[in-house]
Amino acid sequence: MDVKFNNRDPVYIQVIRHFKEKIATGGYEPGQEIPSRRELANNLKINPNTAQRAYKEMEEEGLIFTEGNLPSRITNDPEVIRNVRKELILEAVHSFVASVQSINVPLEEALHLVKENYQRNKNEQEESL
Amino acid sequence: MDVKFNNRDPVYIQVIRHFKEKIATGGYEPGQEIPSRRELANNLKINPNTAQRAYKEMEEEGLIFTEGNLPSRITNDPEVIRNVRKELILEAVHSFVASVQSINVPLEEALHLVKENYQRNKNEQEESL
DNA sequence: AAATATGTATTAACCTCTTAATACACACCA
DNA sequence: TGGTGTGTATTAAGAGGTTAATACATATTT
Repeated sequence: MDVKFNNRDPVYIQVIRHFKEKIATGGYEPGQEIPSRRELANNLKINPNTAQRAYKEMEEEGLIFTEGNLPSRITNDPEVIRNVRKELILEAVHSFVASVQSINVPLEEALHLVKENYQRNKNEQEESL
Repeated sequence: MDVKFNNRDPVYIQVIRHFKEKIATGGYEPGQEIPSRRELANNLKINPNTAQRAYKEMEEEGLIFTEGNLPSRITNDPEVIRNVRKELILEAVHSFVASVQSINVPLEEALHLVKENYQRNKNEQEESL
């Protein structure tokens, strides 16, 4: 459990993002137990209320569920899990396309830059293992 | 002069972004006069100080310059103008690649989605003319 | 000289997010 | 039975950033 926080976005938003990424990549199984609010707050050195805020939103989105006073769990609904990945990808694509089109970058140039950058990052990741 | 504001980012940041896009696409010539702080504020229905904040940052970045108490002008330095486009593109590419890699989207899928989305947007833009 | 428009500066109000301090109900376990 | 660990809720305070209101100096124009 380790999250790199930036100073731009609210902490609870970044926590949600972290869980979504983990769910989308299969880092969490359906129904799997996640850390309690207090435990998460301890791990990430954040306030328990901030953890609660993140969990509450995730519950409202159907990403996690809570039974009684037990630690929350990842949803069992495979449809929801598939959608998490879809939404993250679509959001990234839309944002990127909107950006490059707003400055009239031709499609070919955009594709080329993505390809180049993707592979460079990939290499750097592999080298640091 | 028309800017679509979102509620996420500070207004002055979105104003700067608007000018950068306009500079990057050649919508402003080097040395061209831009609206005064108060005029911009009127056009965009924002506070004059917010306009001032945006202009001040752009001046610190070398994008615009001000002589006496005349309306500011776009920089005459072609190098700065080229860099605006470069930075906007790189920022978009980095952000996009980081996002798709964080959820293990294969390069080919990412490229395909960008291509698809780019062309759909393009068509919609052309239809609405 | 007066009016208007410019950039600039200072101060205050406002808003969101974060943190904090408690409190409550419930369940489990030693 | 008492202690501990859950989730949940309420209230308040703090901090940072954004926006707003106002004032000032200067230049241009009428």
